[in-house]
Amino acid sequence: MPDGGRADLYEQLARIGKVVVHPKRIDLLDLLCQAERSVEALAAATGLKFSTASAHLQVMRQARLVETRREGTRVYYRAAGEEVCRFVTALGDLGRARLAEVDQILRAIGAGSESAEWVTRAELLERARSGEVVVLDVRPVEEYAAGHIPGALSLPLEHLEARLGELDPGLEVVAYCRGPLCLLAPEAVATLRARGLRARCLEDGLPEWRQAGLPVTTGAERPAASSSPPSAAGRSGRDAPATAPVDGSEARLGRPR
Amino acid sequence: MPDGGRADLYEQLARIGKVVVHPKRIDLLDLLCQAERSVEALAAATGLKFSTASAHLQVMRQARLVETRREGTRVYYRAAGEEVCRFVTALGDLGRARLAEVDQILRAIGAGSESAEWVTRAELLERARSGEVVVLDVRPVEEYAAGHIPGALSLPLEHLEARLGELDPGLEVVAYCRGPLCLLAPEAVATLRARGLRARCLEDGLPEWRQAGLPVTTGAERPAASSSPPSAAGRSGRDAPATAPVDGSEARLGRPR
DNA sequence: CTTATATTCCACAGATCTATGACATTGCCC
DNA sequence: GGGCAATGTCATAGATCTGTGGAATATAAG
Repeated sequence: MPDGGRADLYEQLARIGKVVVHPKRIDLLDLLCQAERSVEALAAATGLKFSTASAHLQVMRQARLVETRREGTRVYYRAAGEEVCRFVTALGDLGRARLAEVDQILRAIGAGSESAEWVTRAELLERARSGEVVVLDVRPVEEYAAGHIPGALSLPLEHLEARLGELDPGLEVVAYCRGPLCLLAPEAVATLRARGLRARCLEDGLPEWRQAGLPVTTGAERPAASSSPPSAAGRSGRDAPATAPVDGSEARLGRPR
Repeated sequence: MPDGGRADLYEQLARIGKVVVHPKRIDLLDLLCQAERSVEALAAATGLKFSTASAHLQVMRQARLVETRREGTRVYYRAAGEEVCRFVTALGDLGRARLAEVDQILRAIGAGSESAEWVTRAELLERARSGEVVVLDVRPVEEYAAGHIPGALSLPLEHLEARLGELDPGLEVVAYCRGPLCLLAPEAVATLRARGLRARCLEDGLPEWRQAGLPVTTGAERPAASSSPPSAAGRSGRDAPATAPVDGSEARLGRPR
């Protein structure tokens, strides 16, 4: 029963805190910042049982951090707005900045804050404009479909080895994934390098790209082509703030971060 | 025992989540984003008993969100870095965006997202440059001392009525406080208006100002003068990122938000 | 060394949160 | 309407968190 005092304000905010006090809920939220998913898919992705996953999702729904959409017998959950993703990003940033353990874990898998492996967004835009690089989205196809960097090729990590031949060995690859805590892109880069290709990771992932105000394309996957920079063919989706799809050559910095 | 897997990452982040699951801890963190304080002061400000406050602070310390400094027999807590404040800001933003209750509470006290009462940072810089406005910091003096907008006058809300005479009735007042969830500035504006003065609130508070990359002055309070825009006299403090103190006329937008 | 002050540590009872399997719902299909 | 499949709800046992008063520490001043 809020009476309008300051204490009630913090009590409300604690509803949000309740969501991120449980590791699996952070995991779920992180996934939902990439793309909407059914309960089934979420349970599978996080290794939870159905009823447990559902319970967690209820907690998240009560905090209004997620919303649902029903399709037949299936319920799709999604992040309830850009602020949610921003919050998750802030949580991750804080973790990397303050918790040495986080950096350790990342470093242990080769995703640490090493060296010149990282490409900034500005640099990517620069080099994509001149067609020097191939941008590779190594996330699962659903996430690519829900939103990707204009002109990026979808090549999920799990298929990377099998489809290596589709890449032009002459071009440098810039891979990206879910964000700084995601291991997909670093792994992809390691794989590519082991094959003698030039490859680097994009700093951050798609959520940060979107949060920086840069254009995002939604729509179906197109198979990776071998050489010429593909022309973007997606449609602007619900989340994309009225930006026409542009490929690397047209991309521009929106509000710089 | 982290083994380096993805689950461990989220487990680490949940340490941070643990901090913001309790309303009082959010309250404490919010206070610490304004200025460092002793346990005693924090307990008093939040209405907690000593041992309880201390316990909460330990939780926050274990999550590395706060750090301490000892001075004699007293221990001062402070936010462990700018990322912490950014996270708290993100939490507040998320609350306002997603939880209708938060907006309701704010509105109930007149701090709602009403109308033209709000001045943007850009507008303030504009108008301060031409000397049209007085910038008023209505937070407690310790918080002013820990960091304030260059050229701002310190006039804590509790003393506002008593010191009304110190304000030049000819100038518009722009009051600011801790942030969007803080009620000090709106109350101050209400009081000033009731006295026939022109007054508005600055959007957001000092943490957001700092996060926007704008200059912050630290140092002792100088009493509110009556007319002429005072020349800033503070020292850049630990938190101020190497910005020379500037008053309104020199202030510039750093990185726009 | 003794006293006083500000914190931290500890143990415990009461409250809250979690995971899970059984059971109830909801919408689709025949 | 009956049968399925995907979710949501519930009750429960076990684990974790909270508030608190009192003991234990640490620092400063006598």
